[in-house]
Amino acid sequence: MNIPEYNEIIEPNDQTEARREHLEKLREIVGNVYPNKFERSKITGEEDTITRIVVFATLVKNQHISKLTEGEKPSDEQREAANAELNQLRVRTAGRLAVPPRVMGKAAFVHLSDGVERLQIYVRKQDAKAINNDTRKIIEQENAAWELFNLLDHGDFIGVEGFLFVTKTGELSVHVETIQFLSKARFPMPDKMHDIADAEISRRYRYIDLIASSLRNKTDEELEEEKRTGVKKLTTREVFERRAKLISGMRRFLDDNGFIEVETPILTPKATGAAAEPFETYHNALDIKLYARIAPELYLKRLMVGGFEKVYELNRNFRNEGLSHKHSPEFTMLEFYCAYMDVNGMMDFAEAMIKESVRKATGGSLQVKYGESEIDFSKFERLTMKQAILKYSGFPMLDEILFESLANLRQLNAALLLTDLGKMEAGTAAGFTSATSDQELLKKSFEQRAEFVKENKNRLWKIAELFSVSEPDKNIAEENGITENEFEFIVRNIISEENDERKKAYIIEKSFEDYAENILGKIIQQTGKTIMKPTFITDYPKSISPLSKASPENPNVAERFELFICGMECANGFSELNDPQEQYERLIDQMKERETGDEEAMVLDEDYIRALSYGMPPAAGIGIGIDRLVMLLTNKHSIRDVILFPHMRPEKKNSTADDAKNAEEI
RNA sequence: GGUCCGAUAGCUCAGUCGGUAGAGCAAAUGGCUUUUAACCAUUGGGUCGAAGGUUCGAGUCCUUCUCGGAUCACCA
Repeated sequence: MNIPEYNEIIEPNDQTEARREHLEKLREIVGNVYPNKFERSKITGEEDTITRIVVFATLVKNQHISKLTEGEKPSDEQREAANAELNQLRVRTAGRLAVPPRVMGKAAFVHLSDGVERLQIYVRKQDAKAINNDTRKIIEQENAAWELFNLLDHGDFIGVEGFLFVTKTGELSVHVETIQFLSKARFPMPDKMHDIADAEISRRYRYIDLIASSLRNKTDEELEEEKRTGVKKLTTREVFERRAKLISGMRRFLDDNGFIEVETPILTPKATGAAAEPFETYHNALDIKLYARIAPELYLKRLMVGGFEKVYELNRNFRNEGLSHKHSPEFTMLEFYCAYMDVNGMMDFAEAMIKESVRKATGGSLQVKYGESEIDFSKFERLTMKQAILKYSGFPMLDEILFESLANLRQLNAALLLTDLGKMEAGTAAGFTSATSDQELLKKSFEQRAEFVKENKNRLWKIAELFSVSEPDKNIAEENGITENEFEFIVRNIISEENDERKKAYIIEKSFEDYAENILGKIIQQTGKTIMKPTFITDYPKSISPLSKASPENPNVAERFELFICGMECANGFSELNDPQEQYERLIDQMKERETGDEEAMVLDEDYIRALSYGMPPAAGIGIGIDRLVMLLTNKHSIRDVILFPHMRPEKKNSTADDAKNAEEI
């Protein structure tokens, strides 16, 4: 194994060397340069963090110094009055040097930060004493504190004791009497005026990002921008604080409503409860293959069988699939179940919960800026899938095709294949959902297809029939006016082995009805991209909702909803299927789909069927994508910006020509 | 996986037509006892992501690779 030397990790340069030398000199002055503790005072009632002192003392200061305009200094009288009171307040507090020390001959200023607030300290050569970390006593040697102070670097941790005062410019400060060295920053701090610009550094080394975001000053331009737009740009730290507030808000809401928090297995013998590729692992002692869970759903419903009427789990799920700005291989979901409730009750409940926890996260507001748009969490729309497509896709003809009859669905299917042919010839390999994010293009593409279907109704009907058998006949195709080109395209793209197995499976093995429903699912996903305001989409096709109950009104429709916000799918819920016999059959259907190529169809879990057979009350359940909700609340457009340590490809430094060659050969 | 964009000092960035590697901050040294992105003076700091190629000469042009971002496809 190649174990790097310390010097390889910290990479010596003029800056790290200077800091190392400072550390050695500090050791001579204070002894132990990494002391074990520092006790803070409690004038604020609790441990005096910098934030608490700032909040507490600012109130005192403001009693004497009325709000100053920018650049304005307090009068001598105001200052004397404030200091008369503040000087009585002795504090002991600690923090990181938020700026390089500003030394002016025989006195100096520096700001300390506790990661949230910053507090200025004033060190005067003749007043300050240093603490020896070994004896914990004041060092008698003359100017020890001043020497210590001059060995401090931007980013070091120190503890200070002294009294509060207001400077000539009106800033609250600590007049330092004793100073104690606590810890060294051996790396230079990031630019004090800029965030880490390189997204790779900020995500791979989140601690640097957090330091940079908590230590830096805002530039004048940024302050102006915030004033102008009224939107505060969150620091990295604030993003994750908001995330924590959202989660605790949700927890509290559920706890207050009688839910019990549970923990179910993360390593599971079967990866099921959702349609996704799992991560595989292996348990040596048990000698079994295990999968990281893709959803906790089936375990939570076993608990409903066991008698828990309201359960929730704040769970991390793992899906071995592609990464994108809204997909992470591990992501956090809040999943909960409520007995005797149906999908409508669940929508009401989830809406109330989301509103409440959004308020908690934002500090009261239900309106948040997201990019160019504003999300209003005070109004949740509810639309059936059909209504949503009508309203948001803007393709009235599509509606005609989709909803007139099954026959039309077949035609749509065939039409889609043929219009893809056009794309194929134009040089772009594209499938049905190849539509771009460009709404005009998307619309045009749908309209062209719809037009095409209308004009070629009879012919398409025949095409649909023709290709519903496993071995389409070229001659029959020709008789029906299908050109050789078209025939070959469809065979090549739909039937032939080397191409998309799933399409083949849909066409050959499944009924057109199911295929159409799958298309519907895809269309709603596409349509969802254009849905901005919080919207529950209901009435999903049953065939793509294997764990959900059918609607009492329509056996083909599932009592299921998905919540779309700003084009993102944020929640998925339904009336839980509790008939073990039907559940068994639905999962068997899914297994068949797996065999015919759909790798992400659901896996049958026999024990779950057994559990259901003991009886589960009628219930509704929901899974809420926490990461995505946090994205919306923090105006972040990548899921990796709301995950503290997102997964990254390992770094490969100093790759050589050989590496390049090897990579080429692979 | 496809397409496009990016990688230059510790940090943020500039680098024109292919012709000596730059600025601000940070660092070092000196000055300054209430500063506010402190200031003044001086100094040091570079594998220009990696490898190869074209050229008298490459940060700049070409090829390949690495990492990251955006976007599309797949998926929640």
